[in-house]
Amino acid sequence: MRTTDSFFERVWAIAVKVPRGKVTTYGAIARALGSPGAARTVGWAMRAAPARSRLPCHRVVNATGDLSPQDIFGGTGVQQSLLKSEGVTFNAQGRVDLKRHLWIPA
DNA sequence: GCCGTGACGATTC
DNA sequence: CGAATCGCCACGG
Repeated sequence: MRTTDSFFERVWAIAVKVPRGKVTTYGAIARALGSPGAARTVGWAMRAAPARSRLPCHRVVNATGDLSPQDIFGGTGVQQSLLKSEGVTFNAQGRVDLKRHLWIPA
C-alpha cells in the first residue's frame, strides 16, 4: 500500500525497528510481513540492502541464532562484536542467546 | 511466464 | 550437535 511496496523495503523497515541489544530472525520478519515461508527472501533483502541505509543488519540472525556471513560486514567476527557492544550475549557455540535477545516485530 | 538464485527453516540421518 | 536435503517465497534476466 505504499509506492515502495517492495518486499525489500518492508523488510528494511522492520530491521530498523529492531531495538538495540536485541536481535530478530529472518523467519520472524517474513512472518510479520505475512509470508512465513519467505525467510529466504528476507535474507536476500539484507544482502541487497543499500549500505547507505541505517540498516542494522547485524541485528538480524537466523532461527538458530547463527550470525550471517561475516565477510559481508567487512571482517570476521565484526557482527558478533557489534552485538556484544549492544549487550547481546552469546553461547559457547558463538550463537546469539535467542532466549534473552530474540525480538519479534509486533 | 519460465529459470536461476539466495545473509532461511524445518526435517532427517 | 553437525551435515545434508527438500521446500518455501520474492526478485532479476
